[in-house]
Amino acid sequence: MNISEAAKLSGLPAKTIRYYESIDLLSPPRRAANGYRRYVKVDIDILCFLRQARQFGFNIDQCRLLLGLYKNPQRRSTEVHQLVSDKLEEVDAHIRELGETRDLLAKLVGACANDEDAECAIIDRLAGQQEQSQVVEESKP
Amino acid sequence: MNISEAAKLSGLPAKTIRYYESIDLLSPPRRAANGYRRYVKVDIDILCFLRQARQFGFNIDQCRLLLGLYKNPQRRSTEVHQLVSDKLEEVDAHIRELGETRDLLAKLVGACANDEDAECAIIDRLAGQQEQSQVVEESKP
DNA sequence: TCTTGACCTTCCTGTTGCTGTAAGGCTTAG
DNA sequence: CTAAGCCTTACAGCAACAGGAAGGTCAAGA
Repeated sequence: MNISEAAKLSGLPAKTIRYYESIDLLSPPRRAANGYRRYVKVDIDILCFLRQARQFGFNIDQCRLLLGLYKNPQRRSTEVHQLVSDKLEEVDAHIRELGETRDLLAKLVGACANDEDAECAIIDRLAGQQEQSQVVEESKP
Repeated sequence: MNISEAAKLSGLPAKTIRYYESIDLLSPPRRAANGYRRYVKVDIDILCFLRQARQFGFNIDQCRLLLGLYKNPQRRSTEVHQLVSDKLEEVDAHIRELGETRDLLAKLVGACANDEDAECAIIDRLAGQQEQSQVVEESKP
């Protein structure tokens, strides 16, 4: 099948498939006489695997590792487990961080009068808080 | 003061300050006779404002808007409120999405035997689930 | 047979928000 | 005089693609 069908079946855009090939995430497929890429079922499996891994938040290098394990019948499931639990922690950390940001934003929203007046607690809050302001005077050169 | 002091006081890297100037987020400061950028206290306030806004997750274009409001004494606090509550929703959506990903990852981690065996539920899960697999046979060209 | 439209190819650019590096000029202390 | 520590510009690169140009190919219909 041609790339557009591989794209349809895998759920990845054709552009992305070519991109993955260009960065050696995918091995180059055979080409038909006219130069078109030809994919077979096992290629589709790999493409699906990558789509899923990406959806789970793995970056390209992590996908490389996962794909290596996927293809390796000598793998140990503990290696896979390690990669995935690392990612889980990573995502958890990200969520906590975003949670803090959200709480701060909520405070800002709550503090703002939300009216026609120019006075605004949000602006004040963003404007304040210099790092450790010892104001430095400047002599003209 | 020179850029490195502005950087220290604002908490932004000098590189970033130059970058903000290059994309017209900051208006170009005066230059000393030797060509060096010279910053004064009001510039530092703006730099701090930007650092804070970025930390809150506003992107550059949103910072542009916020900075416009910051500088505009005719602003209405409701405009600021709108921007910030939009961002709050955005962050909330992002958190929800990550939460789903985390739950799925946790399921994977839980399902994996985590041992020396090659059999691995994670790999199986990532490999499965083709989009809507009607397997298409291919005739040789 | 010709043409039209849907494919396919490669190559280049742009995105976001910076960071790194190179090549060079200024300033100040020893 | 030199070495360091500033400063300047300009260009490259990161992630993970997406968009588009310019051109080749293929199948169907008039």
